[in-house]
Amino acid sequence: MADTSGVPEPTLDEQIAAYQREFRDLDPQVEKIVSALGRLNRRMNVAYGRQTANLGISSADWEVLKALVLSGAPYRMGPSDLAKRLGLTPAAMTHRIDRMVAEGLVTRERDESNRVRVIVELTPEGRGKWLEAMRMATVFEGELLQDLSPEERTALGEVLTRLLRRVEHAQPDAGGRLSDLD
Amino acid sequence: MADTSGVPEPTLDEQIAAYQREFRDLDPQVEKIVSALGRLNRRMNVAYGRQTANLGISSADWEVLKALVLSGAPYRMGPSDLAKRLGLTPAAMTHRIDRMVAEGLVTRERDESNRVRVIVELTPEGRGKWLEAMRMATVFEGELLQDLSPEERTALGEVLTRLLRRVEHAQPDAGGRLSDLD
DNA sequence: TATGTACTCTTTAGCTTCTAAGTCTTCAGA
DNA sequence: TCTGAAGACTTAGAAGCTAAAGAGTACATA
Repeated sequence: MADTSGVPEPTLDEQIAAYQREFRDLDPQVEKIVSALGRLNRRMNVAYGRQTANLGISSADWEVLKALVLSGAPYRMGPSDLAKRLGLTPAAMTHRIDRMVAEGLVTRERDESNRVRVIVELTPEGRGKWLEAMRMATVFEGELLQDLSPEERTALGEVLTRLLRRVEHAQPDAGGRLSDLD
Repeated sequence: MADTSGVPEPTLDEQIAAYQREFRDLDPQVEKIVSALGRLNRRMNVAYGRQTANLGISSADWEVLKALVLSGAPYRMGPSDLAKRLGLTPAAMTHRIDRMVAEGLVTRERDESNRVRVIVELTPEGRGKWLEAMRMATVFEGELLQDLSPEERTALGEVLTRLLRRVEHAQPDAGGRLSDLD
């Protein structure tokens, strides 16, 4: 285990001040938003990781469980669809499914109507783990947002989805400029 | 390279609707905020990763460059401080520095005043890469936020730092409940 | 001065997880 | 029936990590 003590991350404001010293053309307000977003997400992922670890599942497991649950009952997908969905090669997906079968989270069997295909199906235990993880996550999320008024929640949701739309319909090229893809 | 075509991620609203079907106790507004945060961050990280890849540096390199720049001139740190800062073991740090020395991004030399220690120092080339990456990142960030009014930017920055403060001073325990650490 | 101890970094061995490339099986169409 | 395409698995190997052992240096203390 890596030792994290002794050399603390600078606070958000310290970091922005340092950036301004090292890089002239910096809008501190933009940087504050972007850095806070990044940090907030990092902390939240640490929290989620701890919670799923307490359930004995890795974040790799979690991704697969999520994809299967989102596919809806009867919670079945083929390995290659899962691989595409998660951005893995089929080989990596094979290994990941091996592990999850051993852990009892999913089953793997041939599709009898087309024996080239394989069906990965969520077990009741896998679904239970997903439900438990969701339960813990929603408690955490509720407490995280508890100080926000209803108006603030509405406004925050609206602004974030606006930013998300913008980043989903555009990606930066080599020069760092947003360019429409469609 | 993994194939991502053909099995698209559900839209944010589709995903939340699916969550509600599978998990009763879900506040859709909370979930929308949290999911948008996660997606936004993921897309941004993809964008940053593309930009730094265009400069020929990995995200591992980027973390080290950032830590050294933030330490301020003369941009020097010891391997163990870097390791603690980045959450790596000293062994992993040794390997990472090996690579970066080979890439010309940093130098490594003994501290002559205390020959137990080693000094990792940013090269002008390493600093140039950091500056170039920052230039691209700020252009991207500016365009990302360009539709937000000054009031919206202020409000967003304020809300995000509030959430960040909350998550930094509390971490969930096994039950998913936020509990103060200090 | 000598020596034990602590500190810092590196080396070694091994693990995990990924990719690329090749193989096997099955199905569809000429 | 033959052939090609598609899906999943196997194998080989790369990358990056950890833990633990090792080597070199500094320092306190007898």
